[in-house]
Amino acid sequence: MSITTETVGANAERARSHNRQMVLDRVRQAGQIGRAEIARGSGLSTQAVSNIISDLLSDGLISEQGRKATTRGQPPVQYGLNPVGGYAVGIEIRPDAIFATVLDLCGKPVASLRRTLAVHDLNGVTEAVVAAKSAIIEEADLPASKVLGVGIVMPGPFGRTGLSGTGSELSIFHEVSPTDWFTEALNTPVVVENDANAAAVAELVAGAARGLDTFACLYFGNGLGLGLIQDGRLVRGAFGNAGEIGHIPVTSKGRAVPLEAALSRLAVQKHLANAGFDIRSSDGLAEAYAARNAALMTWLDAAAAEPLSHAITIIENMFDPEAVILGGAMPDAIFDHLISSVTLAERSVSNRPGRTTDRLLRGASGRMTGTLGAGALVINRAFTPRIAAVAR
Amino acid sequence: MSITTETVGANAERARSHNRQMVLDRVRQAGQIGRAEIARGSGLSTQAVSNIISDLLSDGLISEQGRKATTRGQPPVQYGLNPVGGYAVGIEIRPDAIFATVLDLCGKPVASLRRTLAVHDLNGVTEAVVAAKSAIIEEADLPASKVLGVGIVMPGPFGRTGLSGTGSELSIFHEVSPTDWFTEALNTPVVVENDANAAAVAELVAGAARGLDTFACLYFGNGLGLGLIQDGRLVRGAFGNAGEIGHIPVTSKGRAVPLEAALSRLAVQKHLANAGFDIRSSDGLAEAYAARNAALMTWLDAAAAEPLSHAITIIENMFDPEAVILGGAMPDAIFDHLISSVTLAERSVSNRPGRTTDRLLRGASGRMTGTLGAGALVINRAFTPRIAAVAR
DNA sequence: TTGAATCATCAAGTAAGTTGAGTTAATTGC
DNA sequence: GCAATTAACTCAACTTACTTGATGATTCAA
Repeated sequence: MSITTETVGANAERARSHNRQMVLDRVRQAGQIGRAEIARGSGLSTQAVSNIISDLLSDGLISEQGRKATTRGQPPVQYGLNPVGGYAVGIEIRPDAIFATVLDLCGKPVASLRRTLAVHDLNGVTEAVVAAKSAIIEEADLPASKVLGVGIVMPGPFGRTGLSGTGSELSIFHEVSPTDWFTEALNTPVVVENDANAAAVAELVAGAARGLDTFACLYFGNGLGLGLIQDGRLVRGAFGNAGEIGHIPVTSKGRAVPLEAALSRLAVQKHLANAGFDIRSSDGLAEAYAARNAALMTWLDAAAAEPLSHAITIIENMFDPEAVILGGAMPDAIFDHLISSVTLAERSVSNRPGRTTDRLLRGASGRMTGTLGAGALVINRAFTPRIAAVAR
Repeated sequence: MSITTETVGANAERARSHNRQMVLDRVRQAGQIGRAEIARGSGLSTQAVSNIISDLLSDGLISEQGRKATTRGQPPVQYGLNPVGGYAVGIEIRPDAIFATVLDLCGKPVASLRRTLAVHDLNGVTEAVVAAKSAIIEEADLPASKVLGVGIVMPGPFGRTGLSGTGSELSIFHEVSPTDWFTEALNTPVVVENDANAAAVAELVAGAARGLDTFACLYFGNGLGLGLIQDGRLVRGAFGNAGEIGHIPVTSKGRAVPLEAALSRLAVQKHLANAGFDIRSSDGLAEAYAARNAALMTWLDAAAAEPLSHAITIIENMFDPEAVILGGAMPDAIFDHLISSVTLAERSVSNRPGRTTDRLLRGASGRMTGTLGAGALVINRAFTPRIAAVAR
């Protein structure tokens, strides 16, 4: 059961839907933009753009935002996203709990909740997700018409793989497609991804990757994941499991271990535990870092820096991204420390003279990163043309 | 100068062009197919498909191929590609020579030539390419109207990178976009890629990857490259340099070296030279293998197997492909030996129970692989809808 | 103040897909 | 063997959504 996307024919209806999303995406990317500029960029006539803009206006997805001063000619009316025009529900399924959030059209969270997850079979999880969706929609007081869809984040990899059993993936979905299952159960458009992919999309929608369109997001969950975005779209692989970088073997202290055994939240916890510190929360790590906890500093500089450098070299040479973003369950200060201390390989396609952006960036961090990413998946889909043009 | 593809608006004309290429692609993938079936698969009406098929027929790109026996109802007229309906020119630029080939619509070579390359500046290379194009078109006796375009393969990486100077990339194109440059010079649609990407596309068009749509092609050129295809499209990265796997450091005999220092055509040549054998051609390697040359066998089993296994683990976990294909400048027998002797990692997302295809396949090999790939780029483009739908 | 430049709208025109009725050609069942 | 059934195919009218060209609006520059 590969997840291949199939090319579909274009007709008037689909063309309109495509154009609508393309226009919306250009509005988002530009912040503010006028109709003529969209027309020039998209190859549509100004008339066509005008019609679409008027549609989007009456749907409340964009708003008029004054006129732009130009050198000459009539100043163009500017349009921008209307954050309250639509909302996305994001739900993250973790072993112990369900987190839910609502994002507005600009990706800003407007509500969130947490529910412990007691029953772990298919029905139990499904009921918990359905309940979380209802609860968060009620809490945020959203009319059903403004809900764009539900994004769900769950641990990967999806399906039975050689990694099964090593992580915390939800084996209840080995036999059913989680997307189909939840689309049915929630009776709403649903997007399902693993945490790293969601985090990458979150960075794209409202994070460090705004303005980029090809980048990688190295995600610190329990293990280590990688979300890959090329031309604004997820590179998911044949079965949705691309980016399982944590399982690539690296040499650490002379022996080959999976990358995530050397570089991950669990790895640092284990290192700290060996030194007698029981630190499990992000806040705890932040405190330890602020106090320059010796064990933590050793881990950062002696244990983590080299595998991180190795990981980045792999990512850069395999993907040629505009940037690599670090995100997930680590405190900002630790990401910043890693970023400033890591040695980026000279021999890398990303080592371009005259770069204008850093090779390594810090993205969103904290325990809610995955949940926010779940919502971002929906937001992103609302801006992604179903019929996507390939230039040249 | 990133190579971002920009989403473009859909209008009637572009919709038609998209649908035409989609229909053509479905005909190619199916081998033989009827109109109703295309309509069902594409979401278009049978009438629309009928109109497009009649266009394609009158352009000579497809031909009627009888009717298919079915259970009931009128048996559908079957259509298949007409190999002589269009031709692609492929040109490979190497340090010492220019190779050119002509492929028919099915990807079968119908002509080829080799010219030594004496002058290596921008003008010299350009003139040689222009001359090679004219010569091969004349040799194959093609009417201009049947030439779909020119594919050009040249050593990567493109642009100035941290790998510059380490390989044989064409620094004359550091400042100009080779695609724009050759489009102008040849006055034809041009596609430019590195050898590994071209090889991957060649496998897709007429090789081991027919029927796959997400796979990786590990390419043995002088160094080691990787071509990545997701959903039938190249994953090129932000600057066209994705897949520079040869520069990823691996440990070989206890020290960290770039992967291609351990695993490549040059690596085996060097190993053989150290043992006193001066073998430089693919044929020479094939003979040495047939003779079970001890140095070669040692290289294969002691030196090459482990880095290859490592490379495949990286590829599988980073990309989650349907398969990894080995191709390029090695004899078939050596690829087969490597495939049968390499240990594929247990801990890999590609280690799926119930797989129906092998994880590792042999693709096209030999010295012309790159040149054929150049032509395949053009063929592939002729079948790739410019407006590509994303399912769901 | 006039002209150039640009944005914007209107109304007519057009390309291309859809729809629905009717035709053709095969198999199945009586 | 013949009618019923099924599916592919065609024709012509219809619909959608984009394009085109004329006209007007707004601003800056000479």
